[in-house]
Amino acid sequence: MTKRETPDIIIGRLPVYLRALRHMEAQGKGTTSSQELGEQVGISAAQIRKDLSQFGEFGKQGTGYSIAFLIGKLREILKVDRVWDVVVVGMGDMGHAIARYQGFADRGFRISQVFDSDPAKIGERIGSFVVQDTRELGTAIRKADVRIAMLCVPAAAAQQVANQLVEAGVRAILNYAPINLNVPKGVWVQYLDPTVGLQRMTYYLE
Amino acid sequence: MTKRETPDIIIGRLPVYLRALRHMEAQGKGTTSSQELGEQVGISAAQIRKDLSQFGEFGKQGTGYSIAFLIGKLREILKVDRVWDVVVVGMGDMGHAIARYQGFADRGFRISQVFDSDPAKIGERIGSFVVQDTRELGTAIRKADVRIAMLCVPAAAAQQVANQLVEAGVRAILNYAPINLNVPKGVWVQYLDPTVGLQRMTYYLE
DNA sequence: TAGATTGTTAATCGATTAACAATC
DNA sequence: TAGATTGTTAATCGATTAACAATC
Repeated sequence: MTKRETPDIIIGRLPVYLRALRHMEAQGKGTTSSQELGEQVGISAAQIRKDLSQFGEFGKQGTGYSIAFLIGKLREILKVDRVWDVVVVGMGDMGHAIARYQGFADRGFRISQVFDSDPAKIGERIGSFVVQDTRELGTAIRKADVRIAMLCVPAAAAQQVANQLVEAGVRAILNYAPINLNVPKGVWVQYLDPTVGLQRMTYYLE
Repeated sequence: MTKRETPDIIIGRLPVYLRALRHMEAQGKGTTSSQELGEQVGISAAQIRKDLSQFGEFGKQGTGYSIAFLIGKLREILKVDRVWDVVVVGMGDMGHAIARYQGFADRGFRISQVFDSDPAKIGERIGSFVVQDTRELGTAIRKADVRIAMLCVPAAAAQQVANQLVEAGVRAILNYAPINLNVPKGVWVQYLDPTVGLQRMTYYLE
């Protein structure tokens, strides 16, 4: 009798619930219902209740969910009730934009170091960071014990840099390069190729 | 007896197949198999064959698929055998990076106009574009008959700009703002919130 | 109390996989 | 021909929905 594992597909929805709940909280709301949250995120009320019930009983019959309480629970479940250090590799336009992005801070992440392999960029200041040489990646990541990286290098370099990251102990990669990465078991990758996003919509356009 | 509609989940995988196939083509390969493609993208061979069989018989027993031929078919299916004009709204760091990104050209998209509401930015050159006033959005989009937009404005402005876009005839929105958009039926949205990507992985980290 | 909404069960629906005849 | 690989069917597996007793 093994403990039933929570499906990836449920985990994938939780950050979206969390984002919507924090939005409600910022608007001064105190409670919500599976119905209301579902409308907000485009998911059925039944499914939201089912998803949450995987982790405990967070609501009250008749009144719904305390937003603050549910936010706390989701942050715990997703392990973003702490701050994760993240490194960014590749200081082209995209890496540059990410290094200066202010949206990670209150959602569980903090960029701690940024890297590039271009001698012209190494040593340069970007946001509050000094660009380090990609060759120092392994040492720097091991020393700081970082588990998460954002990959913003050109497609041609992405797999090789990913290998270095994994070798250095990184276990989660947010990949902006338009290419599939092959990584060993125990390493997670999320893809953010804008063209894939666009191509998922054109099928439905006339 | 209605024609069975192709599930969204299959459509969602096709751009990933297409990207992998073009990568193989760039490496000079002429044919591939469902087995090989599956390993490349992390999907079972059976599923790839099943997905493709929705649209026709593209392979040959014994030899597999012609890469060039399959690329052509997928481009047709996804309607990226043409070039779609895309507008970008919001010329912060992210919009800026996108406006200068060279990766759309050969994958079916062309940025045609960029917008911002900041008087300091309007009229400025970014990449090969002159930043236009967001107030002109509706007129400009209608005139150019654009169907696709990338949304790079702050979260607080995103819903309102999305409304303007839809009103002007946009039917597909690639949303970089960390917020859920409510859009009418017949309008598609894809989300690219990096924090959601990160939060989908932390659950699995110790 | 009456009304609202949860958590959960059972039923339904849909997606994935395994297997193999067909055939290049 | 022998080997490889497709397209497809049937079986399995998993996810979603509907419905409702429990209860705030």
